[in-house]
Amino acid sequence: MNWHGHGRRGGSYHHGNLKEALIEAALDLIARKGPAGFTFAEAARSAGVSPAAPYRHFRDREELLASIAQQGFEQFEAALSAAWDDGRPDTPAAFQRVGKAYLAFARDHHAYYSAMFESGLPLENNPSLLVASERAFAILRAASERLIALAPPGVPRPPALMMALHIWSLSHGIASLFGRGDASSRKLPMSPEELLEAGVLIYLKGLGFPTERFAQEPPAAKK
Amino acid sequence: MNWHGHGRRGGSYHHGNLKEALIEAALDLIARKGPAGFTFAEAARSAGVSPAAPYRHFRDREELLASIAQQGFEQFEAALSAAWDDGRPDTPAAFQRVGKAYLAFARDHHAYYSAMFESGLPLENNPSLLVASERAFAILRAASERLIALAPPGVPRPPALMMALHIWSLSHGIASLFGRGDASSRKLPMSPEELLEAGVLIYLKGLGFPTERFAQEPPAAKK
DNA sequence: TGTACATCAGTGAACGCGCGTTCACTGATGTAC
DNA sequence: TGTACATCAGTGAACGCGCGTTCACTGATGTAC
Repeated sequence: MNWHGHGRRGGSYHHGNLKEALIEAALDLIARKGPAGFTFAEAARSAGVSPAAPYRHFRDREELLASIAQQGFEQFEAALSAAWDDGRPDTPAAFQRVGKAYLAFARDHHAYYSAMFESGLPLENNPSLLVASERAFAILRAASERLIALAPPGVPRPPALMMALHIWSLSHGIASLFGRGDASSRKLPMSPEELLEAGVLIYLKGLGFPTERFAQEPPAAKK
Repeated sequence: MNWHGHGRRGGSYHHGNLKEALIEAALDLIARKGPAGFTFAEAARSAGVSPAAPYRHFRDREELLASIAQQGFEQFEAALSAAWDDGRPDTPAAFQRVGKAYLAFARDHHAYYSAMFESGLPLENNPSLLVASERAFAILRAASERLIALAPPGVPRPPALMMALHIWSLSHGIASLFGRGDASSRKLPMSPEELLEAGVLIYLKGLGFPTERFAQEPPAAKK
């Protein structure tokens, strides 16, 4: 494996790492102007390269956008997976951590997030994108399954898929409406994390889970 | 009040109803290409008018977009309000109807919906847009308040604002992820309406509401 | 180790295009008298 | 009812711009012998 250059131009004719540099430049543009506001030409410019150069690495603008979304889903999966940590130290705590990780990703990597969810890329034409997206969702689903397995006996168990879809929708809704850094975000009388956590607790209670086990703090006094 | 023309060109020099015609043309473009994909020039063209004409009615492209979002919020409020129908025939039924109306609006008027929520218009610079948006949200909030008033005694009552935010987020999340007609929408093993209704039922149960009162059908046999 | 050559990732100039916006203008409409 | 005039909503030509994309090219790198 040969990286040619070293990530910097250094005056050489070959960039060496242009593909990654273009992705980073595009992410920066998306963060500032949204997925529709980034241009191939400007990405090339800020990577310090001629406008024709990107075509060595991406068929066209849309392919670059799809690459970013794909990479985003992979990192998203990794982030959720790390937060889930296979249910350690206990399932409820890990579950709440996943919710927090969801919002954290949407906020801290919101260029990725909007390439993933707001770029209008047709999933039908991007099977590998769909797969990456489903892999990330699979974490939510696995976590839901483990949680459901804890359900007190006698309570009818909801389908894990449905539960995962509810959690996903609530998280995505909160992230979209309140969880961006930018000016189109709405004001809230609490943090998005608090809103999500409260919502999930109420939802879980509705499913018949005992409330106490799911609070963040150990048994502590309930207020 | 004088409408000059009659909504059609009819060979006359003055269009007569250009402002509305431009909004309709823009809605059509947004529906097909997203809020970032519509252009002032093309809207003018499809209204059958020269590219300079729109400037008689809108300062610039963004003002047209903001007008659409504003109109969208007003229609959204009207739709939610009609669905709510001041809680008739009973609060729980009306509440579920509001959820359905939310999804119906997002699907049937998704050009409006994306101008409202996905155009990236900064709410800070558009106070009247913010007001219109809050008016629509106020319906959700009023409905939540009425529902909470029904809470069985002894159960701690959640803040109506928080409840309304949860319902809004869940609805918006479902609408964004699964509720558009287009190709960027994800597949679901159930309808968005069913997903939302089930989620809301579980949530309400979590708040301590007795489940039966909230089913769509009258007392009927529970399956 | 040296040389010839193939491959590859860049250049830079050029293209046609559609955009947003401006300008002086003009035709149609409304109004004062 | 008629006429003069102000107002208004459109025209159409023009501008500068940045975009996506193409092309023949060239410099650097890797490799066969």
